[in-house]
Amino acid sequence: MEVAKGRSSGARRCVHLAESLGDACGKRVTVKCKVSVIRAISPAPGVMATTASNHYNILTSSASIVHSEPGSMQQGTAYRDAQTLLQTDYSLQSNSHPLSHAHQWITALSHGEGAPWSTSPLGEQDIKPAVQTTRDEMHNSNNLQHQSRQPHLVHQTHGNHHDARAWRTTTAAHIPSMATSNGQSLIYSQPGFNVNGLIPGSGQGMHHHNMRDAHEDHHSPHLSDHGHQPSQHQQQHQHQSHHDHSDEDTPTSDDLEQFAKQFKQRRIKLGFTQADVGLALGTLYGNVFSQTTICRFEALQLSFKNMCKLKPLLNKWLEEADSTSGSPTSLDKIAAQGRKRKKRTSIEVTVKGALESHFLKCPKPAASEIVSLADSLQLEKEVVRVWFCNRRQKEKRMTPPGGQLPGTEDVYGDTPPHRGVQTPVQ
DNA sequence: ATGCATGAGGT
DNA sequence: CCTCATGCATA
Repeated sequence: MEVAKGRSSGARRCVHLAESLGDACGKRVTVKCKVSVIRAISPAPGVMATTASNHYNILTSSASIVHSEPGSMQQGTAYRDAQTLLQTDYSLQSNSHPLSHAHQWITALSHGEGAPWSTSPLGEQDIKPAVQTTRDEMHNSNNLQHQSRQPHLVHQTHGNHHDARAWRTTTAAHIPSMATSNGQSLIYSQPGFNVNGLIPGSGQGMHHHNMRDAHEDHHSPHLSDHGHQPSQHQQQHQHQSHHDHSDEDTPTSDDLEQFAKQFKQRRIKLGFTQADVGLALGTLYGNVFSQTTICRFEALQLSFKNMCKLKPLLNKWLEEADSTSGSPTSLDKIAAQGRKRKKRTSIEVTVKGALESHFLKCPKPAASEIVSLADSLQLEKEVVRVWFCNRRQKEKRMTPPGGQLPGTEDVYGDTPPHRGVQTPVQ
């Protein structure tokens, strides 16, 4: 295990936040915070770092042994059906989740060029059951649908002084022993980071035009059917400390954070690995998840919406798990299916640095731009494209990768190998 | 724990 | 081509 402590790459976030408004990319605004992006760019040496650039047919060692499907078969069909059930299931549990675009924890700056948050250009998305149900009867009861933005917490268009509670600061505050056992995520309650906490509809309601100051446009694209949601209790973290992580009620970011920690603790105590849990979810509820997902859940590295969706499932597992504590949960192994997957390209650090710097300038480069970039870096276009996609996704996760504000911190010389989270698990 | 990848839905 | 949810493979 490595040690990872503070995250320290917050600066770049700001930079890109600053540009978000004009993120049309097409007409690049060149403006980049006051933070000089010095030394971010490392002239790409032009080395083809990819391990195996373009052979999609390379079967990875482990995967191939089982059985490799030449076609497009992707998952064991067995659990598909079950998944459907699951979907239904969780729908009932977590209905109504208010802030969906809430994963805007990033919004940090409260000053600077006046571009507060990074209203990510994208906006909408429904809760699409991630399952590729073979059967299409998953009544998409988008329960976790979008926020219907609360009238009260929308403002913050300017002088926000309520920043006192960055979305995890609070929690961290009252947790005495968080440093040792698993005090991973909460450590970065950097002062002045993330001012607005998680304002649900904050910068995120806009899909087309993203002006951070605009107080959200009002209109839920297609699922504004919050008619069954009488009064949204203030799930907006005030100082109410009645967090009931019991799976009902819309979770708040605090709830999620706490649940995640608690979950992890219990899980470890019960002696399960993240992989076990993922598998158990499959056998128990029909929806299998990988170790990766469980891990990300615990580390809050999923989007807010995603967290909300998984929480009830994990919560149930938890209950089941410790009620059954002692007897070996029947953890069937679902044969891993083989699927041709492109060998993971490993991008060299220098190249990565170049990509990063480009990302700062334009997080969403046009196709043509990608091509030329790919060309100069000697990477496949697809690789570059995917890199940007992933990078953007990363910006949206709950766990804020950085903490400080621009101006005084390192301007991201090159992000250290650690992100700030690390846990002694397993 | 994470980096790169895949695919379903949307535009 | 994008966003998002996910996960194989890997560091």
